[in-house]
Amino acid sequence: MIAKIVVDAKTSFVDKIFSYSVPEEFENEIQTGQRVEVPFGNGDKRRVGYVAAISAESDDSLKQIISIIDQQPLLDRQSMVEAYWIKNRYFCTFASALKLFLPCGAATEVKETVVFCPDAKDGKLTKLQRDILEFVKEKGSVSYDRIKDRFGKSVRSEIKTLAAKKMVYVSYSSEDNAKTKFLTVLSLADKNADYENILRKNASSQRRIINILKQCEFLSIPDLCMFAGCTPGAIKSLEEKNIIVRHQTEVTRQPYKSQQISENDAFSLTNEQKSVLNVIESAAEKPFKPILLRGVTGSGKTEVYIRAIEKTLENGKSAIVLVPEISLTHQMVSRFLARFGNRVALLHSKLSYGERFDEWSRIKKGDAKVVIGARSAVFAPCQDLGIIVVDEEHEEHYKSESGVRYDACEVAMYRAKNADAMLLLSSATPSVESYFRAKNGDYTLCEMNKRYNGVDMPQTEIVDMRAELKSGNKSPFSEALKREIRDNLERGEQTILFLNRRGYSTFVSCRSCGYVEMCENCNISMTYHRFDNSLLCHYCGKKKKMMTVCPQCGSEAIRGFGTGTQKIEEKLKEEFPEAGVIRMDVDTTSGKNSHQQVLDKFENEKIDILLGTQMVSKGLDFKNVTLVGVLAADQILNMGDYKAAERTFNMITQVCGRSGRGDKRGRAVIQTYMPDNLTLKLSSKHDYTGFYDEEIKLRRALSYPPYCDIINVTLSGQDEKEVKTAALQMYSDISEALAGEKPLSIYKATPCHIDKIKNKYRWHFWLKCVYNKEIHDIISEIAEKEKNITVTVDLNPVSV
DNA sequence: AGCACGCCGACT
DNA sequence: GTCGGCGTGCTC
Repeated sequence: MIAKIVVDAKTSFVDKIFSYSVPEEFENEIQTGQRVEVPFGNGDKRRVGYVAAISAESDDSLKQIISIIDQQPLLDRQSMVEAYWIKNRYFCTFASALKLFLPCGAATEVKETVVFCPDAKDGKLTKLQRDILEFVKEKGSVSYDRIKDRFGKSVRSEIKTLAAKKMVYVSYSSEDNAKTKFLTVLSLADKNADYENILRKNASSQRRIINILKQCEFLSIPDLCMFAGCTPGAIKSLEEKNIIVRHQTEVTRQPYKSQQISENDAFSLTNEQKSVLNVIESAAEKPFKPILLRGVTGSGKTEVYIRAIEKTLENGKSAIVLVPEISLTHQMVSRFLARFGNRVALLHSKLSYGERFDEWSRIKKGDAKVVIGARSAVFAPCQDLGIIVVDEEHEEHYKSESGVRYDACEVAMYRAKNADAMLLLSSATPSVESYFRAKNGDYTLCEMNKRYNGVDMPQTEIVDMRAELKSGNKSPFSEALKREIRDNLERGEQTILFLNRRGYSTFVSCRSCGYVEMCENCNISMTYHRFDNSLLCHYCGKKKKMMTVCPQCGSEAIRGFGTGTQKIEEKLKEEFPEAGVIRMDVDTTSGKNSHQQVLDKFENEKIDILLGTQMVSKGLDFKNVTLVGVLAADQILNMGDYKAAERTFNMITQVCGRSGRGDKRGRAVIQTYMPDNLTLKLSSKHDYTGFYDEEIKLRRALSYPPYCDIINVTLSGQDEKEVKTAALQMYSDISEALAGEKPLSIYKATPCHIDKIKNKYRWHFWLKCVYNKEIHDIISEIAEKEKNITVTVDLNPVSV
């Protein structure tokens, strides 16, 4: 018996299917989709492989499978087919595509441990072998990787010799990650105690830790280090002083269980909702065709999903609901839980391995039939898939920007088609690509233009900040916005202010010579952190003290530039000392539920103003919010890639959609330095189709998606010259190989915008073409030739 | 990528 | 005569 095996080796050089002979004792057990242990390469290193096919022939010259890891296959036939499609679309290896379908924590490599044998006889050994033996003896047992690190090179043959002489033996394990049910978190021993006098004057890290814990209550060690900008050492010394204590919290399986809301089942549907549901129902009978639902914010899309899924469940099928980011979608998740209870499985990044594995098994077994999750939930092991819903379809979060660079919408499409399930793409502002396809008849288009409560979209005003500056208003708030905020304060209505940045200020520059402090490793501007007057690189974590004079010209006029939420919060308090302000950004919402806590506080305590970054723009539904302010619309507008206009339009629409969700009509104020910008004007009128018509013209004229695909090729490596040469070479090789393609534009290789990350130099080039398998093969073949250099290819990246 | 093999100079 | 440095080529 022969098994065809996909071997999990990290490189594309070995991304082939290999044949292994199946030992007799496994012949009854072996199935496709199982993980197995196989010897691979010259050194017979043990690796995890995936059984792709089995045949009856035999061939004694083949190596044999060592063991079978799973009794029950983790991968089914469909997943394997889908993984193969992913491999061919997103420039990754078959094994890494397969791994997307495995439960988190499933072992994908074989751990090798070298164990010392005490009663071995002496034998003739080289010096290196004696050193290794001594090292192993000292530890008792050591992992192979540890020995390799210690001796700095491959020691496989040495270990083999030692093993042959019975001085050590090697044990292998492919156990899955332990299902950790516990997470270590830290908290203050006494929240109200005054620590000022206990701590030394110079213990600034410790002070920061205490301040953060006073706000957040519980944090894990890595989180705490990140927020306090300190090392675990500072935490340890606080622990020794018994100021902070460790807890083992059991991580709950259903993180949102306690927050069920009562849901009235007899919700009456609007006519629009009914007609959309009719379309969905009739689509189930017809051949596969995705449905694009464009529904203005507040038109009741969630209810449509719920009804459609109820139908799906009635037919014995399962459903996947993709949301951009689960922590931002709490209100929707609650409604699903209220309606479907424990038939819901939630997959999100804050679950531990164990929890995620539990959820994965519930789905696989069919106990959970409704899966809600972010991007990676598209790989959920649903049996008998009936529908995939992609909420906020235009969201860039659906595109993975690391690892396998897949687009969850595209995967959802392929999966749904494969399973003959329905695909419902939904958004208030569909991506230009999707709307184009809907207009072309590739998708069925449904629209919901009325808000559920019958209240109009907010009245929107664009304010020219240049004029404000001219008339002497230097504050970040225009007179118009101040007036509206004041009105709201008087009426006891709430306000959301939106700012597209976080932190105190983004970068440090010299007002006199323009010098900007950059990270030496990563070549991006360093971020100023106020609490310890330091500079931090957000890419590599490098930290240094804030300087007092400009290193270039010696001027003292060097300081933080840009306006972050913290700074705005201060100004806001100056301007409206009587108003309650709550801030929500990455810095204040780290814990599992802290995000929700901020929002609960805002809602329940009727805090006057919520100030925040992107995360305030999505999914929030507060009846008492009647004013939304966009402080600086330009920041997104000026991002400088072909999606900037679309992004701006979406963002403004979304933020404005937070206003007036109760029975009162909302208002929105958009501040900008470019008041004549067409995108801003159209977004203030909530004119999606107007925007689409303009945008699609540009896309066509400039050959951008949906008319073309964009492929970005990035090369990185230690040696700057080598990377440069390789990039230019690859650029010309690919230009030559694709010369016949039409349409084709290819742009010469340049250093990346961030040209150095973690001391690796980066170059890139990109091309526009209509992507197909042939182009994939040409590019990956050329990319495979590179040595010493990492090549990543990204199809339709989020930012160019 | 890892690893082994093989060729060459250095050292006991 | 062996040890170990790095270039080359293969992985069922």
